[in-house]
Amino acid sequence: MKILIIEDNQTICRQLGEFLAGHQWQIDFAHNAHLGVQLALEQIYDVILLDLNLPDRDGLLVCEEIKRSAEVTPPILMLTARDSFEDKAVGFRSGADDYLTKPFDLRELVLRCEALARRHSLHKSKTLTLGELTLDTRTKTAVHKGVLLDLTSIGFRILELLVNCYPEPASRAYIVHQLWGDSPPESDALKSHIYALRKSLDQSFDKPMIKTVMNVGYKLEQPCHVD
Amino acid sequence: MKILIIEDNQTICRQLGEFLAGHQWQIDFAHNAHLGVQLALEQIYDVILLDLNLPDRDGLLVCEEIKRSAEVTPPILMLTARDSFEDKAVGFRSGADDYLTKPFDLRELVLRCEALARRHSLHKSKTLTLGELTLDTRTKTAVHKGVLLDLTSIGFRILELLVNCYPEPASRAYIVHQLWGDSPPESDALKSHIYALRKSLDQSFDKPMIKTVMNVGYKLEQPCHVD
DNA sequence: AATTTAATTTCACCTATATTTCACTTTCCA
DNA sequence: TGGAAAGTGAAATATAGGTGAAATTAAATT
Repeated sequence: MKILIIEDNQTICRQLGEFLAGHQWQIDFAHNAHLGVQLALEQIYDVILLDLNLPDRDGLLVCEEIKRSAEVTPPILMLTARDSFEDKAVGFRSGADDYLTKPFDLRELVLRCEALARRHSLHKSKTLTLGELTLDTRTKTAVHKGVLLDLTSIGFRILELLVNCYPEPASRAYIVHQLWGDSPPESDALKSHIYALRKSLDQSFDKPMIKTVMNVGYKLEQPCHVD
Repeated sequence: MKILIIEDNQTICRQLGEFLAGHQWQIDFAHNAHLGVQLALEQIYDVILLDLNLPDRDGLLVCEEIKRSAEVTPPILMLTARDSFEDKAVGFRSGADDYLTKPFDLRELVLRCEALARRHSLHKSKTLTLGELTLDTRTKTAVHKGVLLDLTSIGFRILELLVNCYPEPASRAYIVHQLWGDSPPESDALKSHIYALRKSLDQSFDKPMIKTVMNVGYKLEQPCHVD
């Protein structure tokens, strides 16, 4: 889990940092709006904690800009002393996903971060099915038209992501983030993994299943199916 | 916006219903766990409000079942008087996306419902529509009269700008700035892109859709439509 | 601990497609 | 009718993605 804390108060930063780091989360800090936006746009965070009182710019504008421009829109939790209904209304209207007023229970903050970051029922069901393709997430095995596929661990995870996204394409950035989190390989390893996955998937079958969507990512396609 | 309220207290139901209905939302009620789960699984709701004290079953179990079994996992907001940290922890652990303790400000409930629905809809595609033209901004695909258009990345972005400006024309300077920012290409590349875009758009259709506005820019025109 | 095996990452080169550039033609309007 | 603005289309260039093997790392086995 990767979190960005945009907050200028050193004391609160330290306090938050210590508590959250105890949960094995990786935490980045931005002590002003400028750095906060920059980090939010160039990295993919699971949650962003945003203080509204920043030295250089209003936190509401920071929220709006991140929501507007981020490639993979991150959930934003606003942390502030402003506790009136009007303040909350403005906050949510700027795109906040949650809003916590100071002082707050750090443990509740953790709960809310987890809720925000919770991946969409990704590992809920044990088996995923798409046409003649079946994935067993427990044993990490995939069967296509009755044939057991010989997949590597990463190959299986990519396929799982693609099935979950179907029929939408999964963006490169999203796949990379899901596979490697905050420290993806230097080179474009995903390219090689897709290549290998295609080989395993399409062996001895007519239609290729993984389609490239230029400048976006990859998607699965059902053969013999007109939509 | 479609909401399911699972709550057995008639007074609260009425109160919630009246307030939320004022927001033009469509609301379904379930007075017990059984009906709640049934509705949640057979309909697609933008948000589910779940009271934890239900006559026939614990709300926590209801939450878990819905999260586990729903075709499209809906966001769930728990409403309860249980306000201790442990209660919240159990609630979130059951899969709740938000948690509000009674008594609460109805207006804040509305804000949180909107935030949940917004977050949920991120996973769906955002589409722009103009007559028989539909753009999917997430997958960067465009469909005209049921025909998938073969657009390049820049072609799609131009079309997106034009749709957003409709019925006003988008000026050349504006389009160029949106596409390339402060460092546009030396040559008048926009001219070529418009040319290519027209080819893709108008293929096999009667009326051209992109109209040139001399000395200004370009605008879209709806065919068979007199303004 | 050493060896083998497999998985993952890195890299260099190749191909397909997208974008830019440019020369030329047509259209518009004063 | 002359000049500016826009259209046309192909060539040159840039970039994204595919291919395949070698280098590296991690895992399993002896």
